[in-house]
Amino acid sequence: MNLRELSRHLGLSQTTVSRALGGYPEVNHRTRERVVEAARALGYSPNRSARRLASGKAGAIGMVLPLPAGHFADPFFLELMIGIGERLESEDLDLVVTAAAAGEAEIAAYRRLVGERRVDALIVARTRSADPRLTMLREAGAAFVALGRSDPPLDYAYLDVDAENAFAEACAALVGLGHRRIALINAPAELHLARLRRRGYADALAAAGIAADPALVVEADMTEADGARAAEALRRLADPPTAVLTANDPMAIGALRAFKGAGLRVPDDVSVIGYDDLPVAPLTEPPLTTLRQPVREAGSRLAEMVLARLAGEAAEALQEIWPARLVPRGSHGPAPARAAAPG
Amino acid sequence: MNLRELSRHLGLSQTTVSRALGGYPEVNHRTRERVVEAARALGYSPNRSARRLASGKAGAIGMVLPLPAGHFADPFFLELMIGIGERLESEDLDLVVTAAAAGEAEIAAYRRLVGERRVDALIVARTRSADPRLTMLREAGAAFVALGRSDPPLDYAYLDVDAENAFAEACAALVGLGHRRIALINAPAELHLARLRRRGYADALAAAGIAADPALVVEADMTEADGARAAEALRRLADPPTAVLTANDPMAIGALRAFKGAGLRVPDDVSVIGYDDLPVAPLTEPPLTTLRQPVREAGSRLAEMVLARLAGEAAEALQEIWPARLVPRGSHGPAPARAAAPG
DNA sequence: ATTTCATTCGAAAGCCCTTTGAACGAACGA
DNA sequence: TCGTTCGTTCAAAGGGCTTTCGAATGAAAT
Repeated sequence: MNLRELSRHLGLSQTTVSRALGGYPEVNHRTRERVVEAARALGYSPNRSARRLASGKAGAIGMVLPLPAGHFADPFFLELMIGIGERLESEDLDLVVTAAAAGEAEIAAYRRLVGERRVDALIVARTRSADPRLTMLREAGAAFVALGRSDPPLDYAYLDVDAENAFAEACAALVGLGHRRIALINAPAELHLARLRRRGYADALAAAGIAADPALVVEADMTEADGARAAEALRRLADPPTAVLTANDPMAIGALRAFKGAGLRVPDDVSVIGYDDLPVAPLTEPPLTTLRQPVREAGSRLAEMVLARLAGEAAEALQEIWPARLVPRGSHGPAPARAAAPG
Repeated sequence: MNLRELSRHLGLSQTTVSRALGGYPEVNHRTRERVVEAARALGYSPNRSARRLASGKAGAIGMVLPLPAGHFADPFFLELMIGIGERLESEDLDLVVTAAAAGEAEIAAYRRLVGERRVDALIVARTRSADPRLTMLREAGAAFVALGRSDPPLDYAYLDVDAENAFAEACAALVGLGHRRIALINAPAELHLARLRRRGYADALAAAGIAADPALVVEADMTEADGARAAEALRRLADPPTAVLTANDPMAIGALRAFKGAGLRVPDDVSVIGYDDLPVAPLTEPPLTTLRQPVREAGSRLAEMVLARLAGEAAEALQEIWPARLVPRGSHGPAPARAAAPG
């Protein structure tokens, strides 16, 4: 059943039927009812491909998933996608997902998506400070919305979480508990969120009059295994930290394991604070103190921002920063009374 | 730059250009080179929508994500999607993802996907014993491939993991360690995998001559929280289990917490075995013994099966069952010497 | 009675590609 | 030499929808 058949069946033109179904105003109330009813009865639904071609719109939003190194990717992305998908669904837009490893393949994937007009706009997650995806999309004149800012800041639409402030707060909380040697297991430097996390951390230390120790800031992939490695390295320092902030929960969980495996007690000997509030966070030993951002909601909002962009709204008017909040659980506590640390 | 412009530029017909780019044989070697070169130089790439309409193919595969109850969905789906996406990418097919809550909305989502011809085929994950999605898709004459079987078995293409055998093995291993009261925290009964898990469990008990105790089989949502609740209920039994199998890792992690929170030692007092081998599994306390299935690979294979179906292969020829293997870690061990439990 | 205008509908022109059927010269075999 | 085949190319017919432009209608305004 296609439009022609349906319109013939109704004794109307395709124009009218199309308009009646499309909700256009210039069609008589009763005619519309007849059309809608007939469409329902005959099981007509417009062919997506034809509609896309005629309207010149892809009717889809794209997203490129990063291929994770190990097995099992970061659940963060799934949560984000669900938020996005939920919102797009109600707008009758498709969410097109592609998987590609960072680098060449990734750029190629984006290029194909926009070049072949497979999507109307893109959502870019986990921005990098100098993000080749963003510059490429901008050069290609493609509409996009990002989760995360970049540096230097471009005038694109973005939603970001104020990780800077969140980390500053977490760090200040640790300072308030007497910690002086606080480490940061950060994400890879190319990610912009790493820069923000570090800045928040550094600011809080500076505000407390604590000299920054470069040895206490290490980078690692955002996985359990790498978090554990980084924590192990910190533990082996001549003057090890009494508290550790990590860029996400998987890393924190890895750190927890590394510390406990080395015989340290958490939080008595060392405090750990993560970021994400994954479902496992309350279930670790001890339950993980972490920072929580509303990922699903962010996904929905990103989808909305895409819609706004496609409706012509200016990118500058679509820039938001959301707060993250500290979820205190059992993995952080007062600084241990140190035997050493003279001066 | 579209096909007409490109062909005019080359002084060739659209037919020839289209064929040259499409890799058809009936075009002169040198002509093809000219065309390919010009397309590259002028940045031509065919319009997806037009191609779809002309070819009558959507060039996309669909998938409907279940909306999780709590925050953060099961990472299993992301891993699956990545496997699927990776394979489709190389075939130049889109993966269209929609999120919908189980029930009406879900069926509506599937219906829209096939009705509007948005996708050529669908991948259905986590089949249920009587699965309304499967019957609907079959009635609609839509091509689909499922991860998981159903009951009664339809002649659709599927890939399933032999959870039955895996659970039987895990259960037998526990019996071998002296356990007699082995519990199963199962997935909701409507999921077919729950049926398989239970069957494997029951078979192993029967083989060992152990009478099945209905009180030892409980159902729960596949989340940490519900796993914990179920474990707590089992622990309170007059004659509690000495070992627990769970339908997935999140539940196992919940069970771990519940047992430890009640002062039980794992595995000394009670053994726990999960299913999935999530990245956190090696990092729990103690490290979780679990069953592992290759999810990413399953995704890729599912994508391949879709391709085969679209190429005309019979569904009956596309039915596979993959093994899962036990990953022994520290959460299971010999049965405790029991004080009670009289003859 | 004439003009104006809002309402409602339709014919037809795309949108950009794929694919069918046919044409054309060159090479071939008889 | 003539028909045949092959290799190469093209014109044209869609595919199913949206949208522009115009026309018909009847009511309201003059």
